[in-house]
Amino acid sequence: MNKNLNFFNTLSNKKEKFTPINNNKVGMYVCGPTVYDFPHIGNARPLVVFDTLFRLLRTLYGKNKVTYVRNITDIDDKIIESSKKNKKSIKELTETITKSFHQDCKYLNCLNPTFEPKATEHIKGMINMVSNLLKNNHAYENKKHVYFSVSSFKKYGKLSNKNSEQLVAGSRVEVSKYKKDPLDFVLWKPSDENDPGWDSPWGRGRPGWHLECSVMSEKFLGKQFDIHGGGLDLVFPHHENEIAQSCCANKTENFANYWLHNGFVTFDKEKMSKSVGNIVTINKLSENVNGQVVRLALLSSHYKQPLDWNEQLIKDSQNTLDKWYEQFEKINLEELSDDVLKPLQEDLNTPEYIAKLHSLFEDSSKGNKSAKVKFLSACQQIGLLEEDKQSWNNFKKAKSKVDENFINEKIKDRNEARKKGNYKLADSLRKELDDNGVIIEDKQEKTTWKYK
RNA sequence: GGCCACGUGGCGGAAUGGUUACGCAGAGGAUUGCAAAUCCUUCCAUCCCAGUUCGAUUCUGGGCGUGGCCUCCA
Repeated sequence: MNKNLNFFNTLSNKKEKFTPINNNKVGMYVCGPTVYDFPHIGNARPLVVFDTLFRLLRTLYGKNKVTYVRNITDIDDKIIESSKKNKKSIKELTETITKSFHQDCKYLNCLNPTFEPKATEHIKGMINMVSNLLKNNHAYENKKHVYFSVSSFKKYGKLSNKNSEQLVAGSRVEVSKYKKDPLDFVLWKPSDENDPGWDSPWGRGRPGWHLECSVMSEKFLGKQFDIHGGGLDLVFPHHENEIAQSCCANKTENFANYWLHNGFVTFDKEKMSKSVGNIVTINKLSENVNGQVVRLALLSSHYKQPLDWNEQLIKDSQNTLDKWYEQFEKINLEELSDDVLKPLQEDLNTPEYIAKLHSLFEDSSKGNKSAKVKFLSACQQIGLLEEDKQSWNNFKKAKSKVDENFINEKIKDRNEARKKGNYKLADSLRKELDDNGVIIEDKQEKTTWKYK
């Protein structure tokens, strides 16, 4: 198996050959959720995309050679706001959302990351990093706030391809009276008495956003590592600030070598936003749509492209999987050929890979056992058809109003009517079943049925 | 205003300096009491204008259009 991999790197704005720091293992950090509200379909995309990348890296480098870190940010102003608004304690809120998030991950069939650190468990590390930045003259303290001094870091703006003048010209940067420069961002800020806070050399307070990722990536992956992923919207300022903090605190030239960013999900061609009310949460979706369907839908376009979430997409994905599940069998997986894996190795080209799955399905449905093994192994490579056929059907069954006895009765009645030539009655019985989400198929010797 | 991405058939969506995937939908056929499913066959596309080239959808320049970022956001 060749390990050739190419990624589009946001840092260079072009596709590059992937070379890990250590040639037989890989470290990857992906920005996880801030647990202030239920994760939605837009949050699901990076989960599935980077899970697919994680699976690919494990295939190429070996299961134990890939370290995947995905954080949970459980201290942030948004959490404090949400807690106040919903009159829930911080603890209750963050625990509820974290639990829901974990259910979502399972629903989407994402593997557990190697580490899933929480920000609140690394406050000490954050304080150390802030101290380091102060010591290195990359930060300054003012009235219990500590700010990062952007002008002290020459490479600032490299990732997002911005320069300081442009940013200031935008002039929508929040200007705090305690900042020396409008571009500076907060590393530590004081907390009100009733808000979460930790003792620090600068008084009781809490970390600024961005800091947790710098600290936790260092702890689990080192000062420099291979891949950093997240949504496109995190490029600026979040990832830009992470780079600045980490490089300055650690005195390193680089932070992550490859930056991968996924595109947005729109909803019926519209931007998702709370005010429009078109946010689909994953847990809401899970009531009606199988997680496999969501996963396939999310992988149906290239991760960097925008993806529109709509009924048609769900329907198409569902139909495809219905078809594919006809080939389902419990099998021993086999190693995939270079030819099959190639699309994934070219910047995780999942649409091309899925096209290949269609062709493998074709071979499988008219071929022998070995073609089937190949098809199923290829599906499972990207986390599809891992759920068995039974539970695939059970999901649909659970949504149906009618049970098997009812269905079998109707089929029996219908077949009797057919025998007598009473096709009008037979058709109305079929229609009745169809209205209840059951499709009938007359095969040579018997009538089979399935849930829609 | 600055920066970036994108514009492929009816829809979704890849790739490519020469023969343009794949899925859905459509058409025709086999099969069927009729359907469904399946199988076979089949139609349909590279935003516009220049340039480079023997040849561009692909490269370059310009135009038009769409979206994103510059502020919390996956």
